[in-house]
Amino acid sequence: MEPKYNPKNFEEKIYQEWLEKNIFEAKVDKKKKPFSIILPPPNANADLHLGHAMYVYEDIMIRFYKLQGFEVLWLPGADHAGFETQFVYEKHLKTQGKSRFDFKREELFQNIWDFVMKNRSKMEEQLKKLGFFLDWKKKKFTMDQDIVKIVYQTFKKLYDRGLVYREKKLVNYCTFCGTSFSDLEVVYKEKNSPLYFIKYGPLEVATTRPETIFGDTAVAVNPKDKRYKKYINQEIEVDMVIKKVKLKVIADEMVDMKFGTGVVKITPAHDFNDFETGKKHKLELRQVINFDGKLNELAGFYQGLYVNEARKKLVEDLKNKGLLIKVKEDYVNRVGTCYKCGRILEPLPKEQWFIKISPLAKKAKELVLKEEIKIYPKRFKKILIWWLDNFKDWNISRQIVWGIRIPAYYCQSTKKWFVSIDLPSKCEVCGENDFLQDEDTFDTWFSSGQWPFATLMTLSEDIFNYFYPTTVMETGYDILPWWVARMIMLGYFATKKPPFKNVFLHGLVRDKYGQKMSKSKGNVVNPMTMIEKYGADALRLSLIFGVKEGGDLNFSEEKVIGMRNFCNKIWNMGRFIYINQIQNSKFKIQNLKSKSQNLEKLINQLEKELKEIKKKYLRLMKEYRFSQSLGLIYEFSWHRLADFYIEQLKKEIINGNIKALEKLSEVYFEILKMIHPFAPFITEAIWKIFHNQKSLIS
RNA sequence: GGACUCAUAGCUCAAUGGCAGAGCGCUUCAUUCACAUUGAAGAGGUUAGAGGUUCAAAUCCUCUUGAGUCCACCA
Repeated sequence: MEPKYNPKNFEEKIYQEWLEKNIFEAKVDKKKKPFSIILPPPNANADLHLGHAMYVYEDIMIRFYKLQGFEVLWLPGADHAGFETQFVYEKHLKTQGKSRFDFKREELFQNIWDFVMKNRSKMEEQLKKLGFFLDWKKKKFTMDQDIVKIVYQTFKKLYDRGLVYREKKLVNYCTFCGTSFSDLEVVYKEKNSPLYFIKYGPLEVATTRPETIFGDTAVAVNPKDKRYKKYINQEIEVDMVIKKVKLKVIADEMVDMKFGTGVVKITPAHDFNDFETGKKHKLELRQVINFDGKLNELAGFYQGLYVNEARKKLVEDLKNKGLLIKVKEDYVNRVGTCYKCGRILEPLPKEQWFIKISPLAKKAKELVLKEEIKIYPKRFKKILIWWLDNFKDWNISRQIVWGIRIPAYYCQSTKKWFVSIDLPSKCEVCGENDFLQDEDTFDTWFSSGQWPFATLMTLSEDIFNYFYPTTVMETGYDILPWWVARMIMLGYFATKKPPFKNVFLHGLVRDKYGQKMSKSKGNVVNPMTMIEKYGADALRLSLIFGVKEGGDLNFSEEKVIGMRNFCNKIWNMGRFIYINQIQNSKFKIQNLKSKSQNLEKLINQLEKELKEIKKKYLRLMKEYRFSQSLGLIYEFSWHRLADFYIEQLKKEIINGNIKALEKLSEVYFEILKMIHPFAPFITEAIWKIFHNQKSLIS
């Protein structure tokens, strides 16, 4: 044994051996209890970041339960990450002076497929570098044919049960990215939006979006507002610059008398509130902004202008015509923006597929309330329940190429939609076969929301029955509504069982000063660099040590160094034993009869302490308090075993006291087993040196 | 506007009602020693503030102050 532990001499070799010996492969073994985790599938479009390294919690659980004698399965996979990936790929295209419009659908899809396959294997290599106990033979991809088939089946089943509907509604649409989103994906930002007070026939309205005036189909006041009572149900004539238009004044409680002038122009096609009001009062939906972000023919000579240009020009024209009364320049409101490109989203009317959430959410809520799914740390339970109560119907249509194409077919003669797993042979109504498949693809979360059962179902019935519901779902708390909640809803719908029994949520990795890591700040730490410098074990330990479960963690290289030092301490305790074993056998000094009372006492004390530590360790591990558990072993192995006991026993051992050495080794090996889930490489490396190259974990 | 989290050593953070701790940094000493990626000793705290519950509070409750996160249709 060298004086210092050098991870580079061991890590890769050990992982290769684990692979060769097939220790990761999970089998159905009825004699054992199953313990299963499905790895949150990383996006197959980029390198791993420190957030992914947090899945070390899963490795800790898997290895711990493996050592406890469970049959463990940790199933790896990759997510095609529809819009995310297409966005990354388009950026890549841009560097080559190209865009998505330069390719046909099939061509673009194939190019992204190749791009993803390259990145996916890189990402998988990085998971291996972290030492993860993943059953690679079972790895899945969200676009594997068998997975897609299950996704289709779920969609069909939802449709057949009336939980999927197609409707023209307002959706949040990014005119730059060319797709709609679900409500969850909208990022609201405070923006300065000048509030324009405009002469509106005999009335006056206040609006931040004057350019939508061409889509106005009514004007609303509060029924209790005395100022405007006489106008209610009357028609007024409004000068819209391009022409004069007659509009009805409606009364609606939604109007806040105190805001602006107390008069609201109603644009059902371009505002979510107005859409609802329009539905209530049966108003016409008059779309004046197209999906390319430009105004259309209904805007007269403003046609062809982008929204911002049109607003500027219209305000100018209103001013010239004396229709602009005043402008509140410093007005601030919240505007929905695209979470990827940051541009302002347009609410636009579009026919899309929606999932009716409330029946699904109701069941999911029951499972959580009845603790059939337990949430750790428990404060997230409340948050999850809040979400389950507040979900809106889920728009799952995306106007992008990279994704699972929606299995819905449009009959050109009857103009009816059919949902079918395969291309229907003929239309049920007209008997013809003249179909067009929906161009849209599913929201990525629709497929990843089915991940726990879909992956296991494709393996075999035995495996599914044995490992499902999975034991734990471990992921970052930031995707609780996006992923965890939807997995519960879809998982229960499809299998009538919860997809997992426990949810364990970890926090976000920030930089040393608590700042969010981002490329623009230049504070991003690459986990692979840390592994290269200090070893995977040191990195893993630094993500767990001294961190509160579910709390955000400030990552610092200093901490990794501290953990590297801890690894070295473990190594050198082993080295001490190793050197003395050789010395003893060489000189055959067998001082078995040491009757030193002091020694007996010391050994008894050590045994007692170890027993207590083991008990605490087991309790903490089972309660998902991994950080506490690690802290316990750290404290014991360094400051008790190394600093105290080894120092006390040192003289005896060097003088050849076999009993003292044996006792020390015994305790040391127990410690190695306890640390193994946290630091698998070094513990395995040492174990093999002492146990004739046998593995600790297999 | 609603919800949640947080405030503890110089810095970053643990401590799940029972002697206030760790990592890094700082001071002094130690190197034929398993390890200087080390060891020993030490400095450093009114646990944000006020009140309450308790034999016992950093921890539970109430309020105040400050920081952060998520959510919400005010045109």
